[in-house]
Amino acid sequence: MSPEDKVMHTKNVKTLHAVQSEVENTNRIALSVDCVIFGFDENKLKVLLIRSDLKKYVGKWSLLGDLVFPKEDLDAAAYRILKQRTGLSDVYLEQVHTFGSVNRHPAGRVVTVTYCSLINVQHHKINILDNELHWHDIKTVNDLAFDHQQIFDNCLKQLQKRVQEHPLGFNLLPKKFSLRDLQNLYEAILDIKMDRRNFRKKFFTMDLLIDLNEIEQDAPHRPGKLYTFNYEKYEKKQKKWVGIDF
Amino acid sequence: MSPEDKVMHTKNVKTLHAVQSEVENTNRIALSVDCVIFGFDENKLKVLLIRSDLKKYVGKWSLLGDLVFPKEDLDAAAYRILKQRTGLSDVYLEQVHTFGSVNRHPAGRVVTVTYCSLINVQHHKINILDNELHWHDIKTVNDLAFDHQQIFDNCLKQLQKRVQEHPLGFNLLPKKFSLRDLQNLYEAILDIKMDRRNFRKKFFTMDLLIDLNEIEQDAPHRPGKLYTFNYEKYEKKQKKWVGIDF
DNA sequence: TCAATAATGTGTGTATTTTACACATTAAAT
DNA sequence: ATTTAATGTGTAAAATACACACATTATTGA
Repeated sequence: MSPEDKVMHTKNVKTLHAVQSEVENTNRIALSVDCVIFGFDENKLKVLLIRSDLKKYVGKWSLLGDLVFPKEDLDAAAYRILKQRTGLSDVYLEQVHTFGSVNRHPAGRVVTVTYCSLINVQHHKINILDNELHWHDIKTVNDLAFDHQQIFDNCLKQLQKRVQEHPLGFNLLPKKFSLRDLQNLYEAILDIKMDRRNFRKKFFTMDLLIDLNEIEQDAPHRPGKLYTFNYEKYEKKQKKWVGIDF
Repeated sequence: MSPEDKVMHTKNVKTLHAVQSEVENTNRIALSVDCVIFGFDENKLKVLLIRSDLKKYVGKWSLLGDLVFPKEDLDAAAYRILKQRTGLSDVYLEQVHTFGSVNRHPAGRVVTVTYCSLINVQHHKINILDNELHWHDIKTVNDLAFDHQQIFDNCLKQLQKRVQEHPLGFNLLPKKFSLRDLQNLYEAILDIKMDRRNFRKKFFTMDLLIDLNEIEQDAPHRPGKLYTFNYEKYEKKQKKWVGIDF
């Protein structure tokens, strides 16, 4: 990749150069944040990827990452990067794991803190021209740049676990959704098939969905009723103690 | 605290000086590891604490921490620190969370990666003279130095969650233990009382305990049977899918 | 030696949750 | 109007969680 080529990828060139000047010929440790941003569209779970700038990883996809500023809180850095890359604020964002192998970054020692985020693809249009930023079906994610495959796998696993214990999934759906939408989401995230009737019963007995007395529009067949998630009620509810199980 | 006093606490003085030379008058980010090392003794959950060296936190307790070397893997740093402080290797050690508030360390910008470890107090005697290193009952842990109270609370919460999903607890017990020992451990970690009979039934139906056909010695009353954990069988067992529950 | 004591060890019934599965209802398409 | 492909509702069996009672065993001390 020539220097001229690099200039076209403004954001990442800055990042890359910053890394190199930070790290090369020093014994210091640089700190970065990588964001694994999940979305849901066409009944498929997707993740935001961009082209890697580094020669070593030319042609490979990579996660959205950037260096943490010296006087910037870690969480703030994650939100800044998410905002810079997607224009989004006010979304669920959670730290997942920190990766610090000595040789994980070819430019030198860069320890990276991983954050995971779930956003609504419909509500937030992404500029797909920038560094070929795009929604990538998680089923076809493989051979990412750096150790990003490992980071991605780790985040997906964490998402699969957390989505069962917390109402994260609703961040991926429109405000009004049908039970079919909800089930499609869970089936996509967990990569399993569920019984429609038991799934429905499960969520009804949880008693956290508000029946909007509306129905889907433009459904090819019988439309389903629309619901919204009762965050207020959920917040009040102290989560019960689970049991020993392994 | 006078400089003379500091010299007595060899390990931590080095750490502190390292932090200050790393951080002061620069815009760089230093990286450290803090270890929350849990033990179990006298039917109480304990954690290893030392005296803080910093004037700002004089008299307060703090966790075991040290800077990560520039060419040292993050996990390796955690194991090194655990080894340095306790002489231990070959124990359960897990990354928990990374804390990176700008002002969390008075000497400058230090981002710290937290690791959690569970060790057997009986099997591994700790040198309690060093920096007043000691086992501290978790019930009386409060007002730690730095943001270590937050770190500790976070680790304890994580431990309470993970101990229910994985057989971590056995690392805190001797190889041979009675069901009463096991229940005492869970009650201490989770800070709850459990029904003795249902607890027993639970672990028997899990079918992961090996009956040693031995009994406790020197029990004040009727001695219980001794068991050991069947790690081999546990490893083979693929953990089942839990359900949506929040 | 023998009762009192304080644990361990075992069982049973009930309530709750999970799982499997069947049928009626509705709207769109032809 | 009939077909089609969804949604919406119910029910029974199985598995699990929960509350609780009683017999057994070793120690202690009168």
